[in-house]
Amino acid sequence: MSKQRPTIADVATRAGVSKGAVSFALNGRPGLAQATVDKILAAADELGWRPSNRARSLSVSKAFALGLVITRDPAVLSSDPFFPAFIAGVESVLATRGQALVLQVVTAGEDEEAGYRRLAQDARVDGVFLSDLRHDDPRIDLLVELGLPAVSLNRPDGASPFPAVILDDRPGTSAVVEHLLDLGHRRIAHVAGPPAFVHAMARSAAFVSTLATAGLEPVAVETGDFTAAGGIAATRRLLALPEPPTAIVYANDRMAIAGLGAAQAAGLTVPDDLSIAGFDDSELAEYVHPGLTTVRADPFRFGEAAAQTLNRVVDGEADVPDVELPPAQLVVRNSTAAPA
Amino acid sequence: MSKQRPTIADVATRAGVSKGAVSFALNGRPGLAQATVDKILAAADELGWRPSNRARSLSVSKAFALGLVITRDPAVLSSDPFFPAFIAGVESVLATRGQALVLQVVTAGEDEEAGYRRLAQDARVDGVFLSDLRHDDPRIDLLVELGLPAVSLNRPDGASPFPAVILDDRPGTSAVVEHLLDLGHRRIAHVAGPPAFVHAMARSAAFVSTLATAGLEPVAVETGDFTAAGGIAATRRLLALPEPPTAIVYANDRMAIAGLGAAQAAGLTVPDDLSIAGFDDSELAEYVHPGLTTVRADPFRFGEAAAQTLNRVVDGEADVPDVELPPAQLVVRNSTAAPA
DNA sequence: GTGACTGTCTAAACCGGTTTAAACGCCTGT
DNA sequence: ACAGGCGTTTAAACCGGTTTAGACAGTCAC
Repeated sequence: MSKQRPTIADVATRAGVSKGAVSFALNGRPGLAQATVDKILAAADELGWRPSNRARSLSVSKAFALGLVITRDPAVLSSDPFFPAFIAGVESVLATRGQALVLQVVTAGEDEEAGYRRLAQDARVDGVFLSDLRHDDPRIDLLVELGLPAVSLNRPDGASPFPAVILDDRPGTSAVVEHLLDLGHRRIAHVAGPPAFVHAMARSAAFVSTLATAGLEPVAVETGDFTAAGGIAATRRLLALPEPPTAIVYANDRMAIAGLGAAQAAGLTVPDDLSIAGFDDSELAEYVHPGLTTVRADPFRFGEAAAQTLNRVVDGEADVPDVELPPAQLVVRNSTAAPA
Repeated sequence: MSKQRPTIADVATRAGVSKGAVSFALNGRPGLAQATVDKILAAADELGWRPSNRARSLSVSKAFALGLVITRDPAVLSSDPFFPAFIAGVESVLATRGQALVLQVVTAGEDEEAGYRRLAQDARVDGVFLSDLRHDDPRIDLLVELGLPAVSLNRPDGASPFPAVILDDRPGTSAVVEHLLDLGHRRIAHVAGPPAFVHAMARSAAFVSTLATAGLEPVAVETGDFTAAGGIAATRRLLALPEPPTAIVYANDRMAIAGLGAAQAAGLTVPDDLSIAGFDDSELAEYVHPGLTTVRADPFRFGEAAAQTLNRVVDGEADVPDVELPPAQLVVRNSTAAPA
């Protein structure tokens, strides 16, 4: 059968040249007469030849793929609005370069190092995205040891040999707090993410400092875990305070929506009795009742920028600069109002 | 530097045998003396040798990877609880076999065929998961043409050369309807997913037939698109009916939660004025107020089963049988109650 | 006419495995 | 002594590209 896909040798014989010439022509390397190049490209076209990724991988020692290791509990990951859009952004870049995205989901609690080690040892990818950055993140040293190029999503707090793509959460968080202050709130609490995460800390630090600028202190800063269950628990603790807050700022929408449910279950009316704000502008934020005031980032562009930056590193470019994206922005809906 | 990873030749010289012998030993092929095998394995161990995926890929013409093409709008994908857990299940199988998962997100509206074509032409994967099956799904013929093995998630309605992994949605849907009937509802409506999808049709067919068994007809069957926005719109249409339903069954949680918001925004109390039920048991279902009555499937196990089944096909096994998973189950919470 | 140079192209090695055909050593039977 | 057969091992081809060293022809200067 003629079902076999053509190889470079087929193209070479058809064009009446050597394998090497075909390779040169296809990679646009100098040293071939223009007429020869045309002849080769025509032959390749007629045969419908596409170079084999596998053979290329072997000879040039590249995988033509990038890797994303997601270290989360599947249940938590389930409703995280960030990754799907981020991945879509990444793919929009990879598609143009014929690269693939290799996903590795490591269940939280398992050995996350193993995820990166596998990717590196199996030489599956040319570089990885470093997401959910933590303080003194051990993965940075690990990647250096493994010799795996990377790009970090947001800036690590320690030294890092990798460029960072930065989407500053702080202006958005500050805007939420200022919005609440403008409405007249003075008793404002925060439900933060796990402090081990750089972005969780950035958000809660921005929360505290914005309040401080107004001469206020938080009623309380509860630590959540970014899950709905954690959001509920933190909310209940806040509502049980002797002097409960009149507004709660959550570090993500999931906790905020769960908190909204908890407040309503406790008999409160939002926003009359309690104002609530989230972070992410997930799809449901707009459609729950009342609509959730939140902060919108652009994970798709984040993914695009991260992929572009990682590719520059993978391509061997030295000193790839950090990329700063437009900061997240406040979206006001009906879950916030003046306190009673 | 000794940083270079060892090759099969290094192992061979160290063990004092030929490359071929090492290959035989590692793949457990007969024809080698046990003593030699031990010697080779010891040498490989000392050198920390792991065979190169790339070289293996080239010589055996396999990718050692499976592919998942997701054809959705990123915004929609964002809050879909199915895929993350499904993927985690898939990975739990792949990890044990040293396989990788290649993800391809095709933005809805783009050419989804191209996604599969790329995966096949680049020979990135040995097989793919066929998700979000549609009626007379054109991808089945496409995959046959591309010669790409596959496993279908749920059973296609036409003929298919691929095994299917089946998680029957119908018992869960029927259970929801029966639950509402037991509560005394007689005016029940449905917000379905796009009828082009096999699973959307299965759910709405189960809805209608369960009602019919009780001698009832649906108040209305509105078509949503599985998004929150679609859920809102469909809900508003239902509530605007001259005789609105006392209960609404949604084809997924996202639409249900949005519908809950719409009902509340319209001044209704759930479940007193209107009962609402979803499908998926997404994380938030438990934590919105009131907690959402819904149907729980197990996407993680779905992923496991799909990966195992696909691997049997990829391994060349003939007539791989379909796998039937335990059906989805009703989860009763507070969004359903007897009608006023 | 010779040597140097330039532009074009090819042969062959190489990436790191797998696989096939053949060779080797050894025992057995006659 | 020799053929046959078996168990074990190896050399070499192969997968399909890339890359390097060198061959070859043509031009130019001297």
